[in-house]
Amino acid sequence: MASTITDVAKLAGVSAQTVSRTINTPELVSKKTLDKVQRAIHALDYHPNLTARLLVNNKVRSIGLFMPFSSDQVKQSLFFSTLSAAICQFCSQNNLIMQMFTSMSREDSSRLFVKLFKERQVGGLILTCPSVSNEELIHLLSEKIPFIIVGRPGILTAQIPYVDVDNVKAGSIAIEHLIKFGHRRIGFLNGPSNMTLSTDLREGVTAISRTLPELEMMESETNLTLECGYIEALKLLRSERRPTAIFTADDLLAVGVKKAADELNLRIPEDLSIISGVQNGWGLILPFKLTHVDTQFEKLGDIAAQHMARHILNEEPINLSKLLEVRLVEGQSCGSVL
Amino acid sequence: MASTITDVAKLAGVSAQTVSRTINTPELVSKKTLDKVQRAIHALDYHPNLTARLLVNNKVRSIGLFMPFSSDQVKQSLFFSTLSAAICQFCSQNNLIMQMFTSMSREDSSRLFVKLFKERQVGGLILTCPSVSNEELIHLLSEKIPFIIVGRPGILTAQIPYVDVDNVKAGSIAIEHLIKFGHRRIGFLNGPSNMTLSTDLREGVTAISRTLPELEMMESETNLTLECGYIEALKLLRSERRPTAIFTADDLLAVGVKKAADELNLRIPEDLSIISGVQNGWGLILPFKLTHVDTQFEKLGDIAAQHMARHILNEEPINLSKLLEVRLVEGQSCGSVL
DNA sequence: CTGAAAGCGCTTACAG
DNA sequence: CTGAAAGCGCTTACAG
Repeated sequence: MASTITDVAKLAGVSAQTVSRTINTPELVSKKTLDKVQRAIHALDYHPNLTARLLVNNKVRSIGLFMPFSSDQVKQSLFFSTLSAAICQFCSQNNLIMQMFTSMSREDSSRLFVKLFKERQVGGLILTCPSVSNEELIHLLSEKIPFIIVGRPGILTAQIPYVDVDNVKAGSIAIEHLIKFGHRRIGFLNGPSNMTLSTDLREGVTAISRTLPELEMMESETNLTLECGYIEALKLLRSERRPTAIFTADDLLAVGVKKAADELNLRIPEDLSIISGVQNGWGLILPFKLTHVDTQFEKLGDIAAQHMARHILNEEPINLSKLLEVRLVEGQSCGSVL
Repeated sequence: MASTITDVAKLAGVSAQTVSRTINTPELVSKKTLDKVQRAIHALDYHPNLTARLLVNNKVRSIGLFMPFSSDQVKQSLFFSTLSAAICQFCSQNNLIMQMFTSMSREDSSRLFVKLFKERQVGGLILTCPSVSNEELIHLLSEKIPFIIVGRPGILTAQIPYVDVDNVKAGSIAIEHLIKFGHRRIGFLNGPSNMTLSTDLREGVTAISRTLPELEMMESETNLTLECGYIEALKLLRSERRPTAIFTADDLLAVGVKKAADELNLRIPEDLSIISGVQNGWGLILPFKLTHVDTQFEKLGDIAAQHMARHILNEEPINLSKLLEVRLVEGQSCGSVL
């Protein structure tokens, strides 16, 4: 059996609360007693029971991260591992506990979240969009569960705490960049229609294309997998009105485009320019530097964790900047139209 | 304030332990009381405080996973995200809590592990090799901390619980496959020398090469990154005695080899055969199916989690099969020597 | 600076 | 089938 505070107290010849003070507020204990108690702690290899401390303090020190492992996209994406790594590092640095959850089925996971919070297993949750449905979000709001979403939710963006990359801006600057190179027929491999990522990118693209009537955008929906990017790119590149440039929602899709271009013997950037939205990590694999929008998405985890941490520790919340700035990073995958 | 068991008891007009029974052993409660209590639970939106339950039951339901996020290799590798996904899924399915940790500095993390266990924050730990040093392992053993390592540790393999892929076998069957195709000069991009992965692969390779004196193996050490694979492959392929095939420790290295081959205008498999050890996920990106050794490494997380779960739940441990079987998966990246 | 008392929210025997 | 009592390991006021 592990030794308890009482064991230490007996051995040191003091009361339990003196032992407690030695650990929590040593400045209130005399040097002599401190020494005695510490000796006893050492001798018994005493470690205070965290569960008991949490109970009496009525505190929770855990942040829950919900991961949608059921979808294939997650397995291929480095986005989620980057996110969890950032949250884990933040928690380890700030003496918080990071718990990871996933759902077995496609059922209502908001019930799980409510349970986790109300049973005091977690003090708050970090969720990802769009793995939580709008109904679930409303449920969480009505139950007053503390949470933050990584990725813009589909509804109530004013009332729901979230952080996201500025995808609208990302869409705009990507297309602007291509236009500058003279491209007027541009393919657009977007994400799935149920993601706000896709809506936002399209909004950014449209904002620019509206100003340039001769611009021809050819948008395809993908599920953000390599395979799908490859197939949709092939379709675009084989069409009669072959685009001279393709804008992809992320770099995994860009790799798919490259694969299709190779197959059709199209050189990059001479025959085809490629520009990517989020750089998730796969782009590194390409034999050229991929021109892309730096979204600093690796900061999302840190911001989300910090937000939840303030909540859990009862510190006053700081202004949550909902959108991260983006900027263009020029690589070698874009060129002028010949 | 959240309602407690006493609140429910009062409202239902019963004692607290009847409420407790309603939740934990409803078969011992009369239908009538059951109904009354459940109504009160519902009315008060009562959720039993997990911390209090754990304290009185003297139980821990958490498995800790230690991730070496400090190293670059982790960020590029899909191995760790696959591992954490598997463990997370197992825990969610078995009503266990998965906690993720990382270390800030390169200091002694075994102290952290001892603390986590003795303060009863976790019931056991899943570690990865080689992120835990031999000294730390010995420390953990001497402190009797329950743990399991994913990956073969460098020492005391008989006494330390671990699961790993059968890398010796993987090395052997990869080389055998190349020999069958007539290759006699083979490059070998191994992992870093401090990993048992590398030792094991080499052992498997050597076991075969010993039987065939004319075989010329050219081994290079890499840090398992794309960049390093590319550079080492370039060296090999530019050398006077250019190998006709390259065996890489994992598929990220294989992608590096492909990049180098492209640069030198070497066709695969006509001019160069490639075979990869572990298929981590990056291989998917190649324009051909990569011949590789299927190590089923995605099972490692599940096995490790199951092992720790049995320990935590005080079930008798089942025989831990330390090595997973491997088998060759033929792709399109290997061919006969011309 | 230190200790006796009370309590955090729950469950486990023990009676009845 | 149900309740009174005791206790899990700790900390927080309250005295002294």
